[in-house]
Amino acid sequence: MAGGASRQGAENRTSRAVRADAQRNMDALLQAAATVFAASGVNAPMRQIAAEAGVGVGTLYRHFPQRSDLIVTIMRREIDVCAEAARVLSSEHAPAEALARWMQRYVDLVSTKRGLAAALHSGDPAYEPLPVYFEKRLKPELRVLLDNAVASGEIRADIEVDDLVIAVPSLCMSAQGEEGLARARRMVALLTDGLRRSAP
Amino acid sequence: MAGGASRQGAENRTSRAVRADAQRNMDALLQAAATVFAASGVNAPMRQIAAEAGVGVGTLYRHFPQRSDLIVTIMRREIDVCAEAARVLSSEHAPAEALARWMQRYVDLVSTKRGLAAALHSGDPAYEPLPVYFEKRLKPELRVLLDNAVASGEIRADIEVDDLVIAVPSLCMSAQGEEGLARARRMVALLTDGLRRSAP
DNA sequence: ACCTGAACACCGTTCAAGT
DNA sequence: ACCTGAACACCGTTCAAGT
Repeated sequence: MAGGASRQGAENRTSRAVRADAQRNMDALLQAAATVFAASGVNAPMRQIAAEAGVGVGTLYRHFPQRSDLIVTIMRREIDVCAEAARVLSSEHAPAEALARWMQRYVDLVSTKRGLAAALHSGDPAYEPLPVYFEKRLKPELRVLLDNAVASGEIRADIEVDDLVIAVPSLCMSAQGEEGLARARRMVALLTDGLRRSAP
Repeated sequence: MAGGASRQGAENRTSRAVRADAQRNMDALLQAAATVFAASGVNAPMRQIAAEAGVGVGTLYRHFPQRSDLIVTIMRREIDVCAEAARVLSSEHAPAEALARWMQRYVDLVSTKRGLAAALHSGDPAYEPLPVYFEKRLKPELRVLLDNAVASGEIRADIEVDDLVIAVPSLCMSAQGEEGLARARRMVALLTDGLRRSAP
C-alpha cells in the first residue's frame, strides 16, 4: 500500500486526501497498462495506455513520470497475483496438484510477461527493486506449497525451494514464441512429475 | 566478405560492380555506427549515424534496411577484431601474458559494447546469427592461446576452453557502469592468475 | 547506379487552460 | 486538487528528385 512512485507519502495524511476520480483513474491506468503490456510488450506507446484507460496522457505522466515507474508497479502486481494464486490453489486442490498447477502459473509469470525477464536483469537501476521483491514474495509461497505436498506424503522430501525458484526461469529463458512456451511448460511439468514419490 | 545484409550477392558478379563512392559510403557508415554505438548505445538515432558518416539517411537505409542489420554487421566486426587481437598479442608477448591480455580484451568486447549482451540473448530472431558467430570465431583463438601457454609450461594443463569462454561473460553480467567494469576486470585478472602453475 | 533530404507518420513529454 | 489534450521536439522510414 506504500504510495507507488512518490517517496514521501503526502497522500497518506488522511485517506480522503485522494479524490475519488483520481483513485478511479489510477485503477483504470493500472488495468490498462497490464492489458497493453501483455498484448504489445512493455515498450507500448504511452498514448495507447492512456487511451485504453480513457484518460489524458497528462494524467498518466502525473502518476508515473517514468515508464519504468509504471512497469515496476505493474510487475509488482503481477508478482502479487502469482503469489496469491498459491493460496487459492492450495485451498482448491490436493497438495501435489496445487504445487503442480502453481508451477505452471509461475511459468506464465516469467514467460508471458515480456517485461519481467527484461527488467529482472536489465541492470537499469530503475528496476532495482523488482528482483528483490520477486524473490521475497514468491519464495515463501512456494515453500508452503512444497511443505504441504511433502507433509501429505505425495512428493519427495529432499527438494530445495531455491532450486525450484531458479529452475523455472532457467527453463523459460529459451522460450520464444508459442512453441517455446509450450516446450517450457512440458519441461516444467516433467520436472514437477519428478517430484512425486516413486513409492507411496 | 559475404555481402552483409543482402542474401543474393548480386554485387559479387564482378568486383567493379560496386561503385567507388558506394564503397566509401559503406565504410564511413560502419565506422560511424561503431563510434555512435560505443558512445550512445545501439538504440542511437539513425540520423545521428548518417550524419556522423556524412551521408544521407536514405543511404543508411539502403545499406541496412533494419537496425538489426547494422547491429549484426558491427558486432560481427567487433568479434572479428577481438579474434584477430589474439594473433597480435601472441606475436608480441610471452604465451601466458598474451593470454592474460587477451582475456581483458575479451572483457572489453562483452561489457563495453552495450549491444552485444542485449543482442546475444534478446531472443529476437534477427540476431540469431550472432551467438553462433561469437562462439565459432572466438573459441578457436582462445584455444590456441591456451595451448601455447600450456606448452610453454607457464600455466596449468587442466583448463577447459569452454569454461573460460563462458566465465568472462558471466563475470561481466553484473558489470554496470565504471565501477562494475573495474570489478569485472579484477575478477577476470584474478581468474587468469589462477591459471598460472604454482610449481614451475 | 546510387545518393540526398524533404516529407510524413508517430511517439515522448510538457504545460496552459479547464473543471 | 486534479484532469485534458494541443503543442513541441524528436525519431523512423519512404520516395521523388537529383547526379
